[in-house]
Amino acid sequence: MKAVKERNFQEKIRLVQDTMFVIGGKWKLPIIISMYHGNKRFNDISLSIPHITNRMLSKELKHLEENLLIKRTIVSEYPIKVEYTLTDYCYSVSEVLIAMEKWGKHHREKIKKK
Amino acid sequence: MKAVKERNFQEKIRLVQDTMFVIGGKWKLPIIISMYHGNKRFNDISLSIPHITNRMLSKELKHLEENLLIKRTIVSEYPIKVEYTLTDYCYSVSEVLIAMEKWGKHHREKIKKK
DNA sequence: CGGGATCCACAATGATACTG
DNA sequence: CAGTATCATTGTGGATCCCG
Repeated sequence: MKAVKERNFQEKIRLVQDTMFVIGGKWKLPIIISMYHGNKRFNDISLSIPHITNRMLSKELKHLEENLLIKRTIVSEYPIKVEYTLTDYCYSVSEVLIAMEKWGKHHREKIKKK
Repeated sequence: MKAVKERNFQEKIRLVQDTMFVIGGKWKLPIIISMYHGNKRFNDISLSIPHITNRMLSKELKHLEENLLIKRTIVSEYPIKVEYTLTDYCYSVSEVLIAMEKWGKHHREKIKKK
């Protein structure tokens, strides 16, 4: 049953890589966290995430929208006002998010002891 | 997960970014998965992960070693034989790993329905 | 066998400026 | 306000060769 075992773990690799494609990278999870905590506007999100540039935020918002995690709504035209909101689907990543926060904290403790 | 507003979510962002620094990127988790499933040798790991190059594997193994997730052991000198093993500490990422696999599977179902 | 060194090409990101 | 445009810099991938 070695072949089956082998296939299974490459399947796992694919699943993790799929996940990384959607929520990986430097900015996607920070954006989701910021929005989760109430930010809906481009500039608010931008200011809430240290060091992010408009270019990256714009790109990542598009990516997240394409992957159904957020929704873009034009609220008014003059002046233009846009709202980004998390979709219900986005809340399904919370398990990953919490695991990563937890591990980040754990890791920081580990590093301190060094 | 219900929206709970907290003022200092920037701490959360930092934690997630710390985690991403250590286990983020295209190859680190696949390497850990491969090793978790028994691969210890450079070439075995290399062959088990589709599309990875020696250069990237070499780089990432170093990074993982510096971050205490794996251990490099020289088993024999002539011919040189090296074994990479997961540290106990590395097993602490399993929660993140499992969450990501699970979400990857979930996401694939979602995509199929589209 | 387990890599490192090098060179090249290209993709991703960053800084800054600017606009409907 | 919500982004684009442009250019500079960095990161990554591929190929090849090399060495202990």
